[in-house]
Amino acid sequence: MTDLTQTFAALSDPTRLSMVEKLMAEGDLPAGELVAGYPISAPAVSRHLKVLREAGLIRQRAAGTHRYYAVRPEAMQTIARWTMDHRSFWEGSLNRLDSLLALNPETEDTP
Amino acid sequence: MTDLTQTFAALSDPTRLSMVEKLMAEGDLPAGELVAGYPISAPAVSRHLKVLREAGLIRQRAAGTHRYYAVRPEAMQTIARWTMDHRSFWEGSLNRLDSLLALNPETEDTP
DNA sequence: CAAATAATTAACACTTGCGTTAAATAACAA
DNA sequence: TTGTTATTTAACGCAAGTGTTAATTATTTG
Repeated sequence: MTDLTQTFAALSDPTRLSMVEKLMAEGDLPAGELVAGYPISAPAVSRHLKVLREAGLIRQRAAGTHRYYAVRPEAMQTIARWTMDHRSFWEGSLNRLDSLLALNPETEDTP
Repeated sequence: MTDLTQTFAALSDPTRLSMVEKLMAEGDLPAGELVAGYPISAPAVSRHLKVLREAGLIRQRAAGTHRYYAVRPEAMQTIARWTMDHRSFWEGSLNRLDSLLALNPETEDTP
């Protein structure tokens, strides 16, 4: 398993992908806060967090009995870099999405 | 399983990730050519291709007895879009990688 | 110290994923 | 038609992933 496949594997579970997005949107959160947000048990959440951590996607910070988790920007950059490494393949293939992505990510696709 | 998690799942296997990269680098290839490139059986390759196709990452074109496979640019754009959708989180966090990614993907990271 | 809270690890069941070999399909060539 | 090549599907075994409940570890509080 390469670094990148491990990253993709970590994001291939809907719960984990959602957790990563939530952590990116809301910043650091303790495990308990994540447990409250998903219809699965605390141990299940704990193991999802372990998978994400071992894949390098999140880091852990201890504060008392709490464990705060945060997404590691480097992991996201690794994915971004991979897509950009192959940009010459997919750019310009469909529409002007490539320029939107590179220059103006918050703009909606113009129909 | 959302579209995106299915995409990530398809790329979470080293053989499949390699196949996608090979197809992007070399263009369309028949199944047999891919079989020759990996130390696994033809049926195993065939099923990897099926996983990639069902995830929307590749498409199939028939020509005689051959089945040519090619990466679908839209799938790569989907991943690129996701990373860019969260770009505000990871950009500027480590170094100038973000600008490299956006503007000059073939430049090496300057040490 | 004892109890409560936060989180993880252990043990177990069930499903999914990935490999194999053998058989089936489809197109081409003799 | 018969055989050959390209590819997929079928059937099976085994490893890995994901959920649960119960138990464990660590920290704070009375």
